[in-house]
Amino acid sequence: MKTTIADMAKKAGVSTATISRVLNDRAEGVGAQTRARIKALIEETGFQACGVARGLATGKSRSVGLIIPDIANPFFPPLVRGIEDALQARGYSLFLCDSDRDMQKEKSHLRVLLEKRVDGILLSSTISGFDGRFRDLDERGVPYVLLDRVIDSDKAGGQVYLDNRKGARLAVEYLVAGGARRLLFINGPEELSISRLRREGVEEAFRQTTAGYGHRIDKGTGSEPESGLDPAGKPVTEPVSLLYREGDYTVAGGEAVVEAILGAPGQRLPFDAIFAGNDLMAIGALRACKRHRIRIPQQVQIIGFDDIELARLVEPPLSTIAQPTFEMGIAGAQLLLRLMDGEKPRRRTLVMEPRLVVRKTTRRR
Amino acid sequence: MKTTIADMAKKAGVSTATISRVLNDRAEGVGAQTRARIKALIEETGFQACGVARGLATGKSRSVGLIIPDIANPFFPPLVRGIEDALQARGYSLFLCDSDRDMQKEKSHLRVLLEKRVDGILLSSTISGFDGRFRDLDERGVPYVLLDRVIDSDKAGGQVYLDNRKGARLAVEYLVAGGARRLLFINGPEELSISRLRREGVEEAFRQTTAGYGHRIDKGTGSEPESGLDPAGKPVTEPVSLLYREGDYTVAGGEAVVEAILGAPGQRLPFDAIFAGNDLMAIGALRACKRHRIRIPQQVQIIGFDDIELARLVEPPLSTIAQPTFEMGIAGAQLLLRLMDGEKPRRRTLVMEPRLVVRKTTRRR
DNA sequence: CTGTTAGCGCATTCAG
DNA sequence: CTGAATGCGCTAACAG
Repeated sequence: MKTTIADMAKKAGVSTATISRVLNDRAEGVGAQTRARIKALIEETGFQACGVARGLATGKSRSVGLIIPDIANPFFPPLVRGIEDALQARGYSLFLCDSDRDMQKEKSHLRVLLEKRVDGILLSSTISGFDGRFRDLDERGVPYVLLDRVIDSDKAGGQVYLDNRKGARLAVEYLVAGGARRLLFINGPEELSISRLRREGVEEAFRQTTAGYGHRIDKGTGSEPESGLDPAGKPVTEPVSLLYREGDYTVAGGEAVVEAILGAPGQRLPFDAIFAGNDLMAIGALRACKRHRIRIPQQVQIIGFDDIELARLVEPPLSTIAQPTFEMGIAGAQLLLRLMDGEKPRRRTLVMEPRLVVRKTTRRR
Repeated sequence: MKTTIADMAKKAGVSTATISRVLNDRAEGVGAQTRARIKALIEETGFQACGVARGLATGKSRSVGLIIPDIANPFFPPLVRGIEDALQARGYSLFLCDSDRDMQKEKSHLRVLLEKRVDGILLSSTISGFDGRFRDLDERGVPYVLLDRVIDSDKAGGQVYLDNRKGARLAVEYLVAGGARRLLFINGPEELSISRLRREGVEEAFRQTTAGYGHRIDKGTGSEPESGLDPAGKPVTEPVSLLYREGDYTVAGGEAVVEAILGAPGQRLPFDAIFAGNDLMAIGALRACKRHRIRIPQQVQIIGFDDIELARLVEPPLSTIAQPTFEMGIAGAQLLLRLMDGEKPRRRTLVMEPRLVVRKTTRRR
């Protein structure tokens, strides 16, 4: 038999209201000694008030929902951990939902979470298309924060994401500075907004570095990259070339892209540097290169994206664009917490900074 | 304004009871046409009944709690994913809690979950010591399943775990068969029951293989391992030696153990094979070995445990004892589901089979 | 300072 | 087949 607040009241010879007051640490309305006495009683009986009943009465469930594509994707665990830590510090519990980037599943999860009356929602969607999911949240007044996803600012929700464009730019610039002339860019599926953003970053950097090369020629940069000899005899300082491919953000996907290129009949390596949309694909690319006995980074430089734990454990350790994943989790949760507190934060959009992590798959400037 | 079941009743010109009945698909008590009419209304308004109120009325929350040490540990994501999939198929939501193997945090999470009136609990504790946590659950009648943890059978909860002893035995046997004579066993902290079990497995295999060697000599096994020459001139077929160390189940921990050994002044390599209590430590050991220019697997063979995704991505790919992590998640969740359904399953203990995965850090038999 | 009471929104008898 | 009434356990006004 569950023991209720009424049982406790009887046992303590007070009313349920009093029990409730000390249970919730309400300052007003309870004498010091009665409070102490009741606290002791609660302590020794190990009594716990029913959260469901409280939820009904208060309209708050003290829990929030998180929807991510897949917890088994190594990008997410640190993010989730950050979220959980920040939430737990404030006494909130976390519902975890995997959507597999399937919009139906995402909607279904959203529905269940709403039904469970979560106090807020964290959504790492990356799926494009405004299908009213956010409008729905806005209407119902449920606070929400989007992770890694940009959305119209007229919406009430918060958002925290990385400056993806800048990250991509950082990568390409470093690669070119390291001598890369023929770049292979393995992007993720363009349906995802992060992929589009990264592509834009690549193109920006590409135009910029290309343009800058006239200057470099003038200065007569001595050392030329080994693979920089154009069959047509043109100098390597010619405009950088860009080869664009799409993968699916998996190791196998990255591997397949490179394999397809290297497997094709061709006189020489069509690229001397690879920038992959995430570390998983970069690692796949790395594997394919190694299988073809390509020396990394002498013949081909590689840079990934995310800086998952794996990145520094592969051989050679992968240079990459780091996302502060754990911190994004913390920041996202804290933003949601403020929204749930009813605050109207000035900045509901947090842009995190990417950071270039140089390891062994790139050459020094 | 939240719309309630009463609003719907008014709108449909029926009572709340009727709405409730069609909402819950109760067969009895609603005419076919009224049912259809109400269903249509619910559909077009997108009405959702409040789960909290339902929970209070029914005593079921349709959610379960999961407590694991750390979602950022690569062992757990597949497990969690399996759990989530199995649970979601039955309409349950999952609360995720990280305990950091801290018993206080674990208790606190347990408390919160109970307060939230979850219908069941999944606990991956691995912490030893009977401190009444389970007794508490038993008393309150909350179904629970322990993952990776053995417990007295008089308790009501279920349990699913790997045959850790067997896994360890598999590893040692394979190493010895591959020519290993001086084994370094890097175990996890002995406080954890899985560590103790694995140690027992190692010792069993050790005694067994050692005993078996007389036989092998007779058969005159030709090829001797390169590192098998004892300075004292004894044949390599002498009893296998065992060096025991403890790490903390992290890459850095495994690395430190090996580094400490290799860094010490010594005439020769004190081991020709390493069995690590998990893949993370094995990878650390691998790194240390490579740094010392030790050839893998020619000079030193290595086997890890778990078969996390990382294992096949390091260089060389790590041989390891695989746990069917995802399946364990599924199985654990399904067992819990049955318990929650009020069934009394015959077997409340599921023992999963370890599997040797041979990759490139071991020699062929 | 403390008790009484009326909901919170839904499920579930029990009548009709 | 359907509706009215009651209770789930707690909080929050409102009295006293």
